[in-house]
Amino acid sequence: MVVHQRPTDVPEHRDQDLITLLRARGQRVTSQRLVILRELRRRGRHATAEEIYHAVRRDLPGTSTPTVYATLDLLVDLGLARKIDAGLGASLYDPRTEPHQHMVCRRCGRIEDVDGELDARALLRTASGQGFTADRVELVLHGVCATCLTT
Amino acid sequence: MVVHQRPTDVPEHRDQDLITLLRARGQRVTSQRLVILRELRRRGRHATAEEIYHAVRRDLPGTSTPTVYATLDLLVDLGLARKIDAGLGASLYDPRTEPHQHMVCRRCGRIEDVDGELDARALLRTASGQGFTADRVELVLHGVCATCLTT
DNA sequence: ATTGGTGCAAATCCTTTGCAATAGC
DNA sequence: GCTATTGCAAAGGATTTGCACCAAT
Repeated sequence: MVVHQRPTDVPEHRDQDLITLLRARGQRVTSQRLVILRELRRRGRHATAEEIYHAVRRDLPGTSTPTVYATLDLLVDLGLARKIDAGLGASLYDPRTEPHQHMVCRRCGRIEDVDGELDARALLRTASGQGFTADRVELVLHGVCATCLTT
Repeated sequence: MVVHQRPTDVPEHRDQDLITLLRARGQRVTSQRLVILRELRRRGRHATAEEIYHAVRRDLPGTSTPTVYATLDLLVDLGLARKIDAGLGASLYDPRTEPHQHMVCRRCGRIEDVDGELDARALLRTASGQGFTADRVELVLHGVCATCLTT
């Protein structure tokens, strides 16, 4: 059986956005950056820096933790990933940048996506539809305060 | 000038809820627990464990960090405080248990309350009324997932 | 008198830093 | 060749652990 690959199924074709963004900033396109982004996208969901680190070291053995952290933060900065603080020890890096939020199971620690806009009422309804019983909502706004805006 | 104190202005009178809750669980009423709760309430807003630690050590010199952490988590467990992960290094412990959320200034790190229910749209409006320009909303639901519920 | 709580020191976990070596441009 | 990136080792900050002692019940 022949599997027809669409262009985006070929990893190299998916890197264009990263390459373009880096070039636009005068930053370098390195194999670490490409491999880390590919790994994050291959997984398709939030992952810890450590998970990415171990996976990437199979493709690119010498890779270090500082590089993984720096690169993941760079991807966030470029808008290719989101950083999520789910209140567990480690931060999560998510290749899905569309509006969606997260629910954390207190018992098993599993973290699942909840799609939908930021209406918390609707979000709770969706979560419940996925069988998740939420009893706590943590909402944090990030931005710039009045004082800093005028300084 | 004579200042008339209402009963709740006398620290000892505010401890009743903690004492009652501890007794109901068969847990001990210790001076550390009382002093830590009083300090959190005296401040009236979210504080880090470290801030509480330093303040408490003035009243009760020998107090240790493990005790402060354990006690703050106990207060959360008893429903007398909330634990907030604002995505900065340290967790915050908040004596305000009513529904309210937080906004974090990316520049100065200041964390302010945003009162109101969990309708994110209304919350963003309130934040904007307080001069805060929010460009990122982080919402995490905590609870129990479908799998764990049936196990 | 019991044993839950505490203090101390040390460990752990996640993340960042300093600096020399390397690899993109 | 220039200098941004990298790897290594080590530091850093927040929180937790192990264990002997103390103090609330």
